[in-house]
Amino acid sequence: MIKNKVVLADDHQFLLEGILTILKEVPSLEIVATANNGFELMDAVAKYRPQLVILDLNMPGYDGLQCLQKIKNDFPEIKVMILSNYSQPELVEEVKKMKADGYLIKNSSAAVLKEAVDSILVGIKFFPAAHELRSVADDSYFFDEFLKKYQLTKREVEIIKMVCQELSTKQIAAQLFLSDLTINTHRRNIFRKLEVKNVAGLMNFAKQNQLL
Amino acid sequence: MIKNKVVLADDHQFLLEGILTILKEVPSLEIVATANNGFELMDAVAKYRPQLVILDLNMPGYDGLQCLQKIKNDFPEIKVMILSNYSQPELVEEVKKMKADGYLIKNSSAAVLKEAVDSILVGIKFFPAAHELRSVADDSYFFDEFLKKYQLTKREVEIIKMVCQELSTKQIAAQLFLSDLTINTHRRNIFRKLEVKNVAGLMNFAKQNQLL
DNA sequence: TAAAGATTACCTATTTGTAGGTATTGTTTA
DNA sequence: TAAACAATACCTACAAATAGGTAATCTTTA
Repeated sequence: MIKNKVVLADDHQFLLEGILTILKEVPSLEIVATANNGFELMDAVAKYRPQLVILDLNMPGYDGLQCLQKIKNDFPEIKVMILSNYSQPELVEEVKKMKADGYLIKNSSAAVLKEAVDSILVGIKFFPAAHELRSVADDSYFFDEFLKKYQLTKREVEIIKMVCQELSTKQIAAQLFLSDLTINTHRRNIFRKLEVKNVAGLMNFAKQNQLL
Repeated sequence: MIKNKVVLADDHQFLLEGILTILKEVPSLEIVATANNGFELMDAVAKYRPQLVILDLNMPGYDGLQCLQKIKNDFPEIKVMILSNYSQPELVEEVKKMKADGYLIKNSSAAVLKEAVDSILVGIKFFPAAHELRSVADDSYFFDEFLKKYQLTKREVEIIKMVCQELSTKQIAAQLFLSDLTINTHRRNIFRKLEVKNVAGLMNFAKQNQLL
């Protein structure tokens, strides 16, 4: 039986171990190398010419997106599955455009990982369905707890997200068909409730609470 | 031989698997439960009364810091080791204040994880030394690549970090003993080089490049 | 239905950020 | 030692964010 060669890249050792453990259970796979950064990865890819690369999107320095681009450019036959902490639809769209063969959120189950790998290796792309792409804020249970904790409203959370997506007050107003003044009010209320003084503070809050 | 009971909490399944794999190799440990969020964790803690809890700082909803506080309040004899993606000195100080017994960055090696667990279980706290607390930006190799890529200067990176830490232009100026006008110039140059329009854009850049 | 809260909207005012320009000094490097 | 770049500082101007107030609608819930 000819095994499919896999190269795994992630800068987190624990995660690497975890995926390794899961994939070792799949007899048709052989993990030929692991990499902790983009440079190591590219070396491994050139050396082993694997069938599949499993690639963390957030690596220091030479990051996942850059690796994806380079791999697909230099070795278009190699399949690439992207791993990410985030379930942002925009991000999924971006890697799709860059010819990735799959996208998996890091807190998926072992079964889903195996399914994704199998699927990609037989040539079927593996991307989460639109309804699976949701942030913590969409989880009703945690979301309610979260709203109560900070006394935030849904509208306010919506606007927090948009601010974090680099939209200005006017842009948010236009997108929601509301007056700038309304958005302004929401912003003030958000800042007061979260006790932050600027956008940086707001974004740190959003990051800590996984709103992005 | 009486094994030390361990409860492991992380919302990322892969990471959970990875740590599990590593800790299974330690004969003196028995992982009695894993949890994907704060609520599950608190249930498991109450049920098993473990010797050690390994706790992800960033979980949705009821997060790591809250769990830490509650565990140390309800069961002060239980040791808690914090896992985090970030190597921010401030964060380490905060969990120290909250009586955590250790702090481990997620991209540590298996050996360090074992060392940390051993150390904590015999009552020796495990915290990274100050010099280990550094961001990607301190890594000279990646840092140079990074600077070159975006044509940024060291001073500019310094100011990016400060902006991301919620400091205003005036505060940055005061802290660096410089004029506001100077910081203003740096800010403008940064925005121009990175092609971002606001602080939110800057922070997204910083996040993507692990400058924080 | 009455009360409470969410969402919307406006007014005013101050502060901060964004953006263009220039220029001096110091440091690095070819 | 030039040349190039980094870091500093200033001027001007406009845009946007921050911050206080009030209040009318709409929705949810007691």
